[in-house]
Amino acid sequence: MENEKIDIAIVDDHTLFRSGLASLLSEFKEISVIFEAKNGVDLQEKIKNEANVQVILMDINMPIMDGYDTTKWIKANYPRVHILALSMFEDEKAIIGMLKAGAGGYMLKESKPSELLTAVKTIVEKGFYINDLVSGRLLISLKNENPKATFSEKELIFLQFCSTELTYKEIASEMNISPRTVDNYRESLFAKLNIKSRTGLVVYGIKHNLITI
Amino acid sequence: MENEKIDIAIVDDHTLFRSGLASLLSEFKEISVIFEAKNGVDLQEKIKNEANVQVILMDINMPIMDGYDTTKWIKANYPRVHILALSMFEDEKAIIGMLKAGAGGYMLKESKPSELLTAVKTIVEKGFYINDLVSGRLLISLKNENPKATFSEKELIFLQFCSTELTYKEIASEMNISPRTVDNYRESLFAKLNIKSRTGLVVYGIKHNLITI
DNA sequence: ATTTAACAAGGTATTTTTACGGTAACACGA
DNA sequence: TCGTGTTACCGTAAAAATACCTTGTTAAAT
Repeated sequence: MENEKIDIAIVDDHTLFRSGLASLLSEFKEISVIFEAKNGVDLQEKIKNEANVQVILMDINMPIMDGYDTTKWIKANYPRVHILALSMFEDEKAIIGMLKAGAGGYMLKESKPSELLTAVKTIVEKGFYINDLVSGRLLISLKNENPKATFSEKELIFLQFCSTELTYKEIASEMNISPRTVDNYRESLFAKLNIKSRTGLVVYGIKHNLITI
Repeated sequence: MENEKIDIAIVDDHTLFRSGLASLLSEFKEISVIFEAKNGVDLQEKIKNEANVQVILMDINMPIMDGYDTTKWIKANYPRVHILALSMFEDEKAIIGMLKAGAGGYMLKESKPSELLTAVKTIVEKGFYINDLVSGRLLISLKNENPKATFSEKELIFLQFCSTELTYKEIASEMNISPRTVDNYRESLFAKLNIKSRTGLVVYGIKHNLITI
């Protein structure tokens, strides 16, 4: 009954990786790579004609439309398509984020090809593929559930400004609010994160990908 | 005369990328992938038995031993082997760094397979492959050649402390010098980098890998 | 209907950071 | 020997950052 090949698609902005992976996977008799896309928007176009795709291997960091948004869109429009996230990093935020967005599994790009094959087959059979990476992080994330580390839109904008050389007064004028309000954002972040200086805020922001430098 | 295949090796820590690329390249009749390595140390081992390798496709960011050090080592021990850097990012520092280390070319992972083939063939023929990416950055780098951006040992240590929540007074006591001396380091860095705040210093340090967070 | 959270703002005081002035010892190469 | 760079230190004053107090509006949640 399991005679037919699994139809998969690859979404990744790096052509060499995408084509390489396609070439690699085509060596497995169980798998057929039916199309590739270089980002979410590209995928939205191509999936129209290939709606029978079963599994999409999805990169997370892509220009134009990233893995999170693309996964959400796929799950909203083609709910029966399985998504397997493929990432370079063992990043807790990324893992949780992709699973929340609707991915059925998360794998590192440093995995062995045979493990990828296993993952693809498992995700088709069961709808998900939970490896040690995912299960471990899920537990950690549940344990460390920190309700305090949630930031408002304004706080995140302010945090971004913190990494510049603007003084708080200048940030206030950039944000079109009073310096005192900026002070509130700062104090609120300090309290939430148990941080005591702008420097600490910046380092925290960079570490947790809240600030892009 | 050019009948023989070009023997190449791939060094990258991501197995899926490495194997995928090998699979892809093996489709080209002009190329033969003779071995793969997952980092510099791994390469040092494997090249012993494969000294006839002509081109090494080298990733930059790898654990254990990165692309820069590996390239330098190769050039010191196997000077006739050509190195083609393969990177995810169009990063000026990375481009210049790899070329300085001895690489003959620099390509993005989002390049097309055919361009990679051209690069490999060119690098074997001429010893280098200069695409728009590299040529443009080389000029920029020459223009921006900034002799002031050189730091003393103490300044670098101080810079590292800047990314903590310690005040300058506390940093001084950590470094066993007077607060006024710490002030000199700060002022000297500000002047050299045209920066006006501790925040700017920290962001600069992180951006240029002078600070590890 | 009341609480809660985000947003906005004012006042006051202290600490830290930053700017700018100067001096001196020491090593190193020209 | 002369300069140059590095390290090291002192003082003063202004600007910025931080701490702690307060009030109010709005919208969502309960």
